[in-house]
Amino acid sequence: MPQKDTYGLLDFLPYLLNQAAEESSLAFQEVYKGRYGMLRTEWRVLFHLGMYGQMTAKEIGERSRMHKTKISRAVQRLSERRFLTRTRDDKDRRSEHLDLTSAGLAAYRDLRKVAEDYDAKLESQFTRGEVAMLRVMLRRLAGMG
Amino acid sequence: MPQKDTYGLLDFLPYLLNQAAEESSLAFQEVYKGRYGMLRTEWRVLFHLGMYGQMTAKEIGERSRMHKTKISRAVQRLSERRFLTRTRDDKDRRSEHLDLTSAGLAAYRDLRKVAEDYDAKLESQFTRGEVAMLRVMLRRLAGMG
DNA sequence: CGTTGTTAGTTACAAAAACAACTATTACCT
DNA sequence: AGGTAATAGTTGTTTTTGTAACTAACAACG
Repeated sequence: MPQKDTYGLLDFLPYLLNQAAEESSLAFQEVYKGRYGMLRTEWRVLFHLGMYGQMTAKEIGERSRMHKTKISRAVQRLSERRFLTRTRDDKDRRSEHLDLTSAGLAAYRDLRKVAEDYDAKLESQFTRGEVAMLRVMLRRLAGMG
Repeated sequence: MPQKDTYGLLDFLPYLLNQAAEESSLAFQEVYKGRYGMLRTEWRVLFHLGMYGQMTAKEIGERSRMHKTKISRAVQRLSERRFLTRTRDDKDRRSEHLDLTSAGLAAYRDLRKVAEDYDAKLESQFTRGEVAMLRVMLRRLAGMG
């Protein structure tokens, strides 16, 4: 007969992290999905290109820790929808350079603005110091410390 | 030409939360997957039953915020593998009561132990106070505040 | 009763993710 | 050079998830 124990799922950090991640991703997901029909992988690729400028799929993979097949398919869809262009590297013809089109850049700017506002809203529940500490802890947990 | 901006994905809380959640879930996932061939949904159902004793699928759904189809399938698989038994409620024959078998209970105890140790390891990177604050913040962000 | 609305749980189908195998190109090594 | 290994990216196949529609049982109201 299992007895009601004190240590619950609700104390388990991976669980808490997942719940918080899911909940906080939801509202924003509506935006990039609703406005641009994007998936999360696509939004991430877009963001990386908007942030860092021209990149290859490999570089995106290194920074984002997304699997290369995910990236490949995201790039495909973004390119079909004219959010980015792909140009082969002449020195190494295996890889290609990805650049946002003006439509891609516009989408990036729009979504980024929404992201910043959304983040501000999340942060508003806490003090500046708490948020700073949260970020540090999350980075550490994510292995990006 | 997109310029390198200061506010990056790495500051975006939903992103950070996702990364931290993914990273921190990974090692533990190996365990329930490797030892018992379970999926995360199955592990969660198992945990709920281990924690609270007999429950219906609906009750699990209320506590876990998992969609009922996920629970339905998790219950099916756990039952096939003899980790739990299902018995119809005689007063309301739509619902059924789920109970861990001894194998289920053993798996729960084993995994729970691993979970606690794992959690302790994660926590060891921080001070007690930091961890306490992290939990509070995550609960709030998860809407479980 | 009996018709209409709810609820617990399942099933079927579509979307997305995971994993493995593949192509094309470049690097290395003798 | 010539063969083997490594790398960038793609494609195919299988799992898992999400969504919607479904069945069976109950509730409530006339």
